[in-house]
Amino acid sequence: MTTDSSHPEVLCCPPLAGTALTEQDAVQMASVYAALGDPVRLRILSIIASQDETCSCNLEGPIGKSQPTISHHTAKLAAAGLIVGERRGRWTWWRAVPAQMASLGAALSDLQTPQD
Amino acid sequence: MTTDSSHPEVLCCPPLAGTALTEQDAVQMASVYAALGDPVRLRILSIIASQDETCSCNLEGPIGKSQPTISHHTAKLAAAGLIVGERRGRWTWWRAVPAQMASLGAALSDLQTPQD
DNA sequence: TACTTACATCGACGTCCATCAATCTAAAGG
DNA sequence: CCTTTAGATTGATGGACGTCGATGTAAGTA
Repeated sequence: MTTDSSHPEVLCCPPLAGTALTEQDAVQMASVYAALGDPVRLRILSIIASQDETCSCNLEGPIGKSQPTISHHTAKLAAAGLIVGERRGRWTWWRAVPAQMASLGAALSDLQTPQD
Repeated sequence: MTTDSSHPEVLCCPPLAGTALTEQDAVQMASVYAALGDPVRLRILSIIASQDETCSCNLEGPIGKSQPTISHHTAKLAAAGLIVGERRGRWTWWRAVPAQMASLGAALSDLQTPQD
């Protein structure tokens, strides 16, 4: 706050729109986006989403990572709600969750909507 | 399908659909999603996207982080193509890039489309 | 029972990242 | 000129993350 010689503060610092993201909401959303922020997980998700069901043994080959690494990434994708796993016999079958992906896209659309 | 003990390999390991994400594409996409994988950046983006223009001095207050941290995050968002900055006098004005956000939503929609 | 298989978990290592204090750069005012 | 201000850059630090070998666990098989 200097003197209002030419009101620079008015240009620089208007009151913010109060409906910005809550810190809690931001943490929640960021955790899901962070799950997509890894190339290996994106490729895993693309494989799973392109089929009805995929078992982990289908992933190690194309991805080219060790079994613990694949297990680590599928667990992260599942924690983010992007895939769900079902243990059937010796194999774990993964399915994509389209609703969660659609939710992410909708969130981005909401972000870009001005709220004058 | 727990009774197919005769040919488990057929159930477990069908040939993968060849159109999974390229590693290069995955790296590219992941870098953008990683930019959204931080709560501070999400809140910054929500503030910027909710206004026509926002200068950095509008961010430090609501976000509650130091000036170098804000600068660090805006640079990351800009590198991801989510915002663009224009230096005008002493202030840097940031604008959101709706096309990039829409592109991210579209990519997620493409992922969830089966390709039987 | 013992063996194999698919997957999860643990432990460790190396790297990346978020954060801030200090500093630098450039622009506006006097 | 000098001072102030907005913002970028640097360097350091603490924590989170990806990766893999080794091990554990549970289900199928002989």
